[in-house]
Amino acid sequence: MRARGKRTMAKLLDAGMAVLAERGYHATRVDDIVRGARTSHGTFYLYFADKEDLVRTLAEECVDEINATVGDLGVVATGAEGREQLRVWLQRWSETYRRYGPVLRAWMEDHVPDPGLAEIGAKAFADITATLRARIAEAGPSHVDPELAAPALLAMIERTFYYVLSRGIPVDDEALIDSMATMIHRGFFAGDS
Amino acid sequence: MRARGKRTMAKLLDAGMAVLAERGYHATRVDDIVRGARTSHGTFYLYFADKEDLVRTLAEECVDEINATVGDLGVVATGAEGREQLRVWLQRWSETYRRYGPVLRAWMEDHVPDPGLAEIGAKAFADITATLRARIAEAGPSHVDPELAAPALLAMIERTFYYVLSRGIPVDDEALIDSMATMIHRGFFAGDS
Amino acid sequence: MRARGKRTMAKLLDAGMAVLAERGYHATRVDDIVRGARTSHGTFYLYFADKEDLVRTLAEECVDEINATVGDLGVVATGAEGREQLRVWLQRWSETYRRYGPVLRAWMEDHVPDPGLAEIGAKAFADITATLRARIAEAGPSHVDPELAAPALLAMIERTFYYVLSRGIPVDDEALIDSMATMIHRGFFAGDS
Amino acid sequence: MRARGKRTMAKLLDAGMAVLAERGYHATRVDDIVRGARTSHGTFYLYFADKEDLVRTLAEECVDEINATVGDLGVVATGAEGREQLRVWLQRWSETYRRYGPVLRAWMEDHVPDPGLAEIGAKAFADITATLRARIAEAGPSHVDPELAAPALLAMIERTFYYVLSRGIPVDDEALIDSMATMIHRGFFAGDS
DNA sequence: CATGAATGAGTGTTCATTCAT
DNA sequence: AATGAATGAACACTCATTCAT
Repeated sequence: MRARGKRTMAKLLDAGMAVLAERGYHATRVDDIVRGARTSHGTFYLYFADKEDLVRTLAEECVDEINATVGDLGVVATGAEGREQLRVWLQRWSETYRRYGPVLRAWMEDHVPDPGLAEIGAKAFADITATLRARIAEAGPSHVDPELAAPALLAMIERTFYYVLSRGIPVDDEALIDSMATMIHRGFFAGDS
Repeated sequence: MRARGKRTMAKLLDAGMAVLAERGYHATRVDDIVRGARTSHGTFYLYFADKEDLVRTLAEECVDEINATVGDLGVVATGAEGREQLRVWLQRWSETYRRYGPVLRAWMEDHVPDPGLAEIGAKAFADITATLRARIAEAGPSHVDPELAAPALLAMIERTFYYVLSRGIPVDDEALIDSMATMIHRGFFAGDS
Repeated sequence: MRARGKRTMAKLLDAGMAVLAERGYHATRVDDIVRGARTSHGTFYLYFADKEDLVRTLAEECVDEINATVGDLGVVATGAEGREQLRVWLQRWSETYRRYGPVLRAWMEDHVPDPGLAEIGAKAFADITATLRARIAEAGPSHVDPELAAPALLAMIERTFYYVLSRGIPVDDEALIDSMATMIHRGFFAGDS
Repeated sequence: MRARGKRTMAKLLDAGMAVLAERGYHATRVDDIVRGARTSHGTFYLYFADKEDLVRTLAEECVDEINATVGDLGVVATGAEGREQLRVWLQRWSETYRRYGPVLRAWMEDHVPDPGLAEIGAKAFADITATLRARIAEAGPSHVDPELAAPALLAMIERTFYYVLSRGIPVDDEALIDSMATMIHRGFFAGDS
């Protein structure tokens, strides 16, 4: 694949992302993607085996980004510094989510038509919760099971950003992240008080 | 509509629910529903204007149930009794979710094809968060904005049940609800500690 | 068939006529008819073999009426009295058409789905043109072939009323009939001038 | 759209016309059209938004043709030359009708399902009668209202050709046009005799 | 005599994918 | 490397007709 080919593929991926964001996974049409990328159907299938192949490619990119983001969270202090750590970390989440939210949601669904995509999702979910589990185990209150708290934490973070963005809740980003840091710190990390 | 008609309509609603649960909203086919209800296409359209009409009907039933469930949460105490209150309340959530989860998710999505359904969803979201907002405002920590905490709380509850059920996380129900009660109480209701 | 049955059948025929007039032949649904007659589908098929059976019944009624109307036209005088004769005759046409227009049009079409109906139409057409042919042969200009003039005359009468009624041309009935009488008399009956 | 596309579209239009002629507007199936054009359903919808879009396209073509034909009629002389003018003019009508009759009839109906098509029809009707009105006003008998005579003339011409073609009346074309020229001239244009 | 309910073949339309150039 | 064109399986929905009560 030469330079031109690379450019075309990138255009398709970008367009795919845009359509995914605007229309959602199930309403994404190959037609919209190629129109957005100013190419043809023929070209699309030159670079991707099928529609889900493109989404899969996007998903892999997304998984790397998310893993990096999640991995960023070091051991969380039980005191006030812990809250501050979470604030910084959520800041990064927010940026990642803003970019990859649509892709993320594509495989956070349970009824994903493509098994390949489902698998990526399952693996990502496992990886993310494993990291969170470890962090919670280190610092969480003793009567909370990290096994259960990890998915709950992921649930809260992912969906809150989702609601706020998609429902158009008028909110100051700073304030949102600040509040979330507090809630998360108290709920999951503050140790036994 | 006579007794037989009522029965047929109920069969269709039941089958619709089952298919929704198994395949998800976007993969739900009228064909599957009528097969499940052991009727014909013609009969389906005798009782519902279109596919979304059935989902809408289900959604309305679901909204009533959810509203009742959410309304059940009284003022949450800041102490240990508060945690117990939440446990009982989550118990009820769990039951409601087990029954109506698939419908709930159909309009918790942002890209809902049917405007009527989207509206039901938006209203339900507004109602639920309004109630939660009030409860948090009464008892939550002073440095958490109820405006933001309410959707975050809903996010956490809904998605956690969702993950646990759909991802097949092997978990004891009791333990899950217990852990969640703790996390929620500490994160959203324990007052300033 | 007892009195009640007769009444039901009449209600169905009336409703059928009304729907035919409002929606046209191809858009007439059994459902509309039974709703109009305040009966059920089951009852409909108690009195008519199928939808076309009803239209056929209506058509036969219509044919009788038309034949009577056409037969009313005696030998047309070549002079002014002829014009007056036509005026009176067209008056009757107008009344018949106002009542039976929709049915008439149902079998004046070439693509009639029901062979039975088509046959009634063909026979009616033949009967009507035969009568007109005779009248034109008696009084028409020598260089006009009655064989051709007869359908042309029918065409003009039927369609003019149709246009005027359906296109909503704002027109005084008296004036319309007067004008038509003149045109027809001059075109088809005035003899060689 | 390239050459091949143009060819395919033309094939579809031709096939559409053929089916329209054979089956009539209401019985025209997309299936018949694509079979006639030796293409697929998918291809049909590549070129036309829906079934009515094709008929609409045909109708526009037809309207142009008809308007040109009608516009061909110059001021009609009151004497014998007028009859000759009409003969030549009807000759052209006959050719146009033979080609576009089926389309013409599709919007000469009152109950046209597609509003777009109905509008084209209404406009065409208005245009045609306007032209005829002018011609009749110039040369017609003083006691005939051109406002009413114009639709009557159109009615007679259109329907006569229709009857003769569709009823399979065995007739020599020359003779038909000759007779019609006489009847029309005498009925609508001969001035006060 | 009447009816509410059920049926299923038929029809229009969409869209992922393939192909010839 | 690119593309316009073609395809057909899949799906939602309609409506004349039949049937059990």
